[in-house]
Amino acid sequence: MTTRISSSSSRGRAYGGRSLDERRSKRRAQFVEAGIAVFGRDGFRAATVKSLCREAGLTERYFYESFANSEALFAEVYKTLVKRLEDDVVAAIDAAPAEPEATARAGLHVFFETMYRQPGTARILLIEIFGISGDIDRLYRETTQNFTRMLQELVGSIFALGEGSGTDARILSTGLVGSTIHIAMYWTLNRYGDPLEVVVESSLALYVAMARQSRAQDRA
Amino acid sequence: MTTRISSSSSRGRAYGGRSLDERRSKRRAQFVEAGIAVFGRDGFRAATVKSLCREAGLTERYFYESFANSEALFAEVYKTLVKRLEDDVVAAIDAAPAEPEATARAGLHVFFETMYRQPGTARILLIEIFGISGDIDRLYRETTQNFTRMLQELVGSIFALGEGSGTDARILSTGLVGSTIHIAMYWTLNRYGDPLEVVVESSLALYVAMARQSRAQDRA
DNA sequence: TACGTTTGACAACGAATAATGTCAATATGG
DNA sequence: CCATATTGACATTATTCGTTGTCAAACGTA
Repeated sequence: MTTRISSSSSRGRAYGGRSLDERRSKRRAQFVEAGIAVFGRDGFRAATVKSLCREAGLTERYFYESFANSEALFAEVYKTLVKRLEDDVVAAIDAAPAEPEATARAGLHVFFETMYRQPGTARILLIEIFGISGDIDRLYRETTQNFTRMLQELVGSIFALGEGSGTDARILSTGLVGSTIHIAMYWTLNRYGDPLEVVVESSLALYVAMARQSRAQDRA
Repeated sequence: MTTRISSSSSRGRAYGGRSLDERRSKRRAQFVEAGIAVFGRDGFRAATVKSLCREAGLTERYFYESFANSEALFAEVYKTLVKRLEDDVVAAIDAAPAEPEATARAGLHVFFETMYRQPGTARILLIEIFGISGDIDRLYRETTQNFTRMLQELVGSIFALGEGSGTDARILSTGLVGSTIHIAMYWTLNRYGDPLEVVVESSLALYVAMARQSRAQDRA
């Protein structure tokens, strides 16, 4: 232990024109981008701290400066990608005609387009997320719940899901979100062997069918 | 190398009243059961060869007698559980009234009941399966495809999915299967916080809605 | 009974990797 | 210019685990 405590002084001083906090958060961001690249390419299992550092162009010391372990970085990567996707989907929805089917189509289009254009993102969001740890499982569950809630609010009229015949609205929504996720997963694992538009329309058809079913029940 | 080749002789002789093949396949089966227990309890990542041997009551030598590595055992475990589930589902369907909705309900009931009564099985089939390796990903994709095909045949009339509006029947089926899988996953991760019957009915509602939608399209 | 087979307990070797530590080179502010 | 904060390359330590090998005891068969 040679560290000395200098009460006033130059600890945490500027470097390269940036404050300590700025440098730290820049390095942290570098690791998040490296994580997106490495986890998306090699998967979580095959990723090592060294490979993440190599990709980030930084050394282990700085990795542990920002993250307790690679699982913590993965959680951050996941949250970052979800946030970006969410922003894109919301933007597309806002730009679409204010009509339920068009809204849903616009959101689904951006979702599937992202999965297609960024296979690494697809791999992280759809596949790698599972089975890492209990904490990560919880993160997935919470994220999916948020997405389900968001869909319910945004395309509210489609989701006027009747409570008839012993069903539960939240479970129905979960099923619809699940159908979309699963179609995307299947599409990804099949190396995008179907045209984007067909995938979007097929996924959308499930929402539309459920909406009609609900309206039919309301009438009865 | 002290192994000598005795051409006629007692190599591969009986032991404990069982032939070599019988003993081998019994040991193999022990490892599969151990894998179900360990992978279901600890997950694939946390499972070691030693822990699998301890659970099986056998030593490493016999592990490598039957499997190249723990991934190979996992594949076998997965196939075994899928087969059992498939048999149970088919049996329930055969016993149900020969009417599409009742058939689908019976199948879904057995599916969700299995997930509820065997959380380890649920964990392996719904969560651990992802992100282990490219080979395992392929196994999942093929299994899901088979299940989709089976559902299409068994409840054929429900799946009279119209090809209208730019959709694809296989993708629609994938979406329906995905909704069920995802509801089960959600239910499992939420520690089975909803009543079984509500889960079954909600999952079923999506199939029913899609069927009505298809019939409506046929009429048009 | 005598021989080789089979079994199980456990040692041992090597590889990989997480996490921490060392040290010299460099940059900064006074 | 000097003291010190900062950085980066690399070493080190400790642990874990996969895989193969050793050996004695138990067993079956001729």
